[in-house]
Amino acid sequence: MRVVVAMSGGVDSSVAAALLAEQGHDVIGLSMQLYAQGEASAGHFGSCCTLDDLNDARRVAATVGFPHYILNFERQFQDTVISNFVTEYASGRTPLPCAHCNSDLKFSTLLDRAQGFGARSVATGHYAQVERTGNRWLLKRSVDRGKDQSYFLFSLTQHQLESAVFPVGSLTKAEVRHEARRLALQVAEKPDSQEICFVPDGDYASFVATKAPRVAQSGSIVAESGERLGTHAGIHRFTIGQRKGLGISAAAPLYVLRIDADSGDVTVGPRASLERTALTASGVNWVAVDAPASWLPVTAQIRHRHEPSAGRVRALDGGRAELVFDIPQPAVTPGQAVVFYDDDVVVGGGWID
RNA sequence: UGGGGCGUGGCCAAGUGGUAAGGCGCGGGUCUUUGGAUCCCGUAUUCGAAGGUUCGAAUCCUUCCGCCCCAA
Repeated sequence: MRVVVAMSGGVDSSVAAALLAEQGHDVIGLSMQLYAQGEASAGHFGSCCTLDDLNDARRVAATVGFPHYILNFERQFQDTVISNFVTEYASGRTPLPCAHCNSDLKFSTLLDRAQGFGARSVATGHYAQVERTGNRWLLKRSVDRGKDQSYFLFSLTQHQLESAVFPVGSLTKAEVRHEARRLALQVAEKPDSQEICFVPDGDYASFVATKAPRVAQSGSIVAESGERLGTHAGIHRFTIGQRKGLGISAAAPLYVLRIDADSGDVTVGPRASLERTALTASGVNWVAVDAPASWLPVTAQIRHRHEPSAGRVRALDGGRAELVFDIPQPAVTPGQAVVFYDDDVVVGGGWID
């Protein structure tokens, strides 16, 4: 089988590619160049897809012995991921770029390109598993629970799941490192990536301010009572549940409860005020089931690394869904994904309103 | 220029003779393929200023500076 492997230059996708090649597949490594690689800025970008990363991917391909190509995806990345990232912050919401990148680039645009290479599948280094059951493709958590990335893949369609291959999903991170050493990959000891790949220095606030100067307007920090407590330098600097960076000293720590893009007000209050029992989501993708008209018991995860909590969900009109938790959860954040699980299986998910 | 109260790190605030609690904020780290959260560490040689008493003072005395309240 000819398969395209999306290579970031990290250990996971490198091992994914190498394992597939070792299994006898006709591997083609593809790396997406996502933004201009200026000489001066190269070293300042995050740990994904920098010039060094592209070179790492190329070296791995050379070592294992399969072709590797770099595709220029600047335009698509700008139009989908970055555009959404900026728009969300400008709206007082908190974007989840990795999820958009998966559905809007890796398993859509990249999949289309893959077909041009004669491949019907796209493999990545994601920690997740795809399984065929009956007439459905299921998305499941990875064997290594601590590294699981199914949360970021909830929006993959049946067609995309059919084409997706996750070679490291059945391995633990330790095993992946081990495989990397066994296969003598240059990236075996490369640190795990983290933070937003396209934001220099992790300073996403400056990034947003540059792309959308309007959001960088100052506004008020107010208490639940309406009392004005201070000033902030732009709503894009905040997310629900945020504690640091408020610059306000009070008897007890304060957390961001609400962000109003129209007034520019950021409402803060005690931790207890962060709890919510219900939420609605839009752009819902049902993976393991048809849209449930009546309440379906699930566990729901409202952010990466959030311990899924029990509740029930039902579909609403217009691709929306309503979820009710058994126990109130802190910091339900618009713009983040809510993913419904049945044990290890992704039932579906959507974008929190 | 009569009476009363108060001045401790960016904010709040313990401590009234024995050698500066704590909270918030802030900084750093941990965790993490988003943003957050959590957790850990750090953050006043000094208590409005200057003298004095004492073995020893933020704590007692004196003077000065500043702020608040009531009288007006």
